[in-house]
Amino acid sequence: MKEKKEFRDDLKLCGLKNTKRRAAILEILEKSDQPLAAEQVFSELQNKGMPINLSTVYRTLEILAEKNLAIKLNITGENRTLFEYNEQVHRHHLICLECKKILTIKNCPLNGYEKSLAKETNYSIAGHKLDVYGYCPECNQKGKGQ
Amino acid sequence: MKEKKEFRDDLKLCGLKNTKRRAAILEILEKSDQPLAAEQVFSELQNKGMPINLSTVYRTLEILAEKNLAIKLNITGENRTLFEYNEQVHRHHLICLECKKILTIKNCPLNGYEKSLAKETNYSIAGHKLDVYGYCPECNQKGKGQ
DNA sequence: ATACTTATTGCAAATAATTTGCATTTGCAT
DNA sequence: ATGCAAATGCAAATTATTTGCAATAAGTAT
Repeated sequence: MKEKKEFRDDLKLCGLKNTKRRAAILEILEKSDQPLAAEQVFSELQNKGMPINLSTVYRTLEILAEKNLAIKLNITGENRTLFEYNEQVHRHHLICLECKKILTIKNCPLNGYEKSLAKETNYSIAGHKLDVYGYCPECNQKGKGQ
Repeated sequence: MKEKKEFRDDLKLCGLKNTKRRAAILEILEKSDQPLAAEQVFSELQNKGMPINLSTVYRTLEILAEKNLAIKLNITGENRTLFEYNEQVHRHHLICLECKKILTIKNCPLNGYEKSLAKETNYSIAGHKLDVYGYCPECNQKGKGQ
């Protein structure tokens, strides 16, 4: 968990003005264990009693992603764009096909692969995105998985 | 490239009626080297002089994906859902961040990883999705990459 | 071939997600 | 404090996708 002032600094460092809405959105993303859609961020703000417009949320999330403070995510089966806090650490997702819960995987099985792919395809590789799909233990127990 | 009759058979085997629109959509997906959005499939049909309604395209793509004749794709940066023909072979994508071209990668660097992840997380793993992002040789030359 | 049943399609309208223009407000450097 | 650019609110526009229902076409049995 980060301190509030850290969010301010993060914004400043990116050349963004520090506004209460932006800092609040960044904090919501950081505190969430799940990537969130604009609408979800919006209602969390409402719950906290912070008046904000949905367009502002969209615009803010977009700019946070642009500045690399957040990561934009499009997962199969979700028709909305999700955003997560950028921990600045390479990570992947394990998504439950039943309950849609997203688990973060911190170690990456692809070290070295990018280099060999670059050689093979002549592309310059910028990064990759790996999502694994399956059924979480809870949903498995309910007999819906498999 | 598949024969037209093969598309008919594929549909029948899935318990779907063989209609000219469905077979045409399946053929368009199969012929395309890129995953396509509903809108794109729609205009290809128009160009071919086949009258069709956009809702039909959406419905058809959805049902094709459900029957595993097509694969549904949500890639970062594309706000529309894309569909590609299901070659029934495991594959990944290499996406150019500049021109958005999608290259299919047929060998998978993740053999074995799913098993170890299953053990580690207690999930049952159904599959995974790996997208690699980078710049294609052409865009690199234009000096926009890197 | 004809008739029948049901899935498929068209159409128009609804919904959901996201974006935009513009007037107002706020952050921040001076 | 003052001023300017960036950020926000608001309403309206776009874009993507879905849905209800009537018309049509596919597959099956006759």
